[in-house]
Amino acid sequence: MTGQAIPLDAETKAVEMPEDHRDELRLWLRLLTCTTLIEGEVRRRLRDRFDVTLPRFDLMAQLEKAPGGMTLSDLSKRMMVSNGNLTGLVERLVASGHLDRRTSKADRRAQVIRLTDLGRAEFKAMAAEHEGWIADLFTGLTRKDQDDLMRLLGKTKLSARAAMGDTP
Amino acid sequence: MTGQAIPLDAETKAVEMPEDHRDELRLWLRLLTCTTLIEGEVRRRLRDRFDVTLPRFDLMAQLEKAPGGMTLSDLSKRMMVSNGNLTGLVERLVASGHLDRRTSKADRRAQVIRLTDLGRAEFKAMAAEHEGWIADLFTGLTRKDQDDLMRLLGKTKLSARAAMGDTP
DNA sequence: AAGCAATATTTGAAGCTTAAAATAACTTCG
DNA sequence: CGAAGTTATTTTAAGCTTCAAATATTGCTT
Repeated sequence: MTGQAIPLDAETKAVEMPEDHRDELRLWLRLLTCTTLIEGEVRRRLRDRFDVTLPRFDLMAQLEKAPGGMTLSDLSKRMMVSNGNLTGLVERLVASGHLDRRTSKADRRAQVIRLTDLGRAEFKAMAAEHEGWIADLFTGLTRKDQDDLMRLLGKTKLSARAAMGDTP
Repeated sequence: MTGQAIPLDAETKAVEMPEDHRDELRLWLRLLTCTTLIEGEVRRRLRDRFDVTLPRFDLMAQLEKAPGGMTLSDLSKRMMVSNGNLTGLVERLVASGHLDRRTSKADRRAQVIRLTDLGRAEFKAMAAEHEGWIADLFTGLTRKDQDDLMRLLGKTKLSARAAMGDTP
């Protein structure tokens, strides 16, 4: 029922037949659908409720966890987006008064980014509601479901990283 | 250990304390990280190996499953992207000879999009490799892990749709 | 200390993405 | 039939995103 190969001819055909990976593909597509679905809803609510984009919210979320500020490179790694992307994102949030950018004293190449008081205040208000939205969206899962899913996603992350050659 | 509420004072504090939803938030962030990680790797490989973007690949994948073609609205719903987005995406793939676009005879508002022979041939070559990449990325999961994950993601999808008011 | 490799960031070009407004064609209901 | 509402698509403006090339600064090696 779940793509179990019928053992007919297994020995004669096994070598020449390309392996069937449709199950993994379906799993990946479902993972992607799930994420896209939730992400879209969060994006919509952030805009309707606070007139803010998801990337800006994510950026502020990172900074809120780092009171001492972060460099663009730090942010880039954490958020898994390109450096060039962050340059523009930070630029707009500095312009709107949510972020503060200054050159690091220790390393004049680096820019240290911090939340301003305004940025922190607005983020906290948004984050509180946001947390509620997420809880709502996952209401259909039992506590055990959530734990299982958490564990399996952790395993998936490790698997993916291993397959992409993570060690360097 | 996993955010189990300590039952101290549960009865007196339960009402006035705002609920704690950090576990759901962590689950969501992990889901997002997982997807972003894999998506980025797939995007990179598609570009390095075939010089194609992920959105183009996704679009062709939808069309490959619909030999009779699909309208922009169909595609828009399936791919969960805006109509305007598809207009441009299709435009570029028509220009490169991968897609064919024609006005529907039944409904002159609708555009029917199909893969050309070139498009189908190129997609098949890409899809074969792509399937292998996905399988690699999920190698660290046992068959049972995969089944469990599939089931839990299905449940998550339903939960999310329910929370966003799916019925209309 | 001079040169060279590595690191941090910015810039530029192209493409992706969305929301909202505009256009066009169909359907319905009186 | 014809007005009014609905559906399919395109257009527009703004922002996001990436990669690759350019710039600036640091650290290392001789």
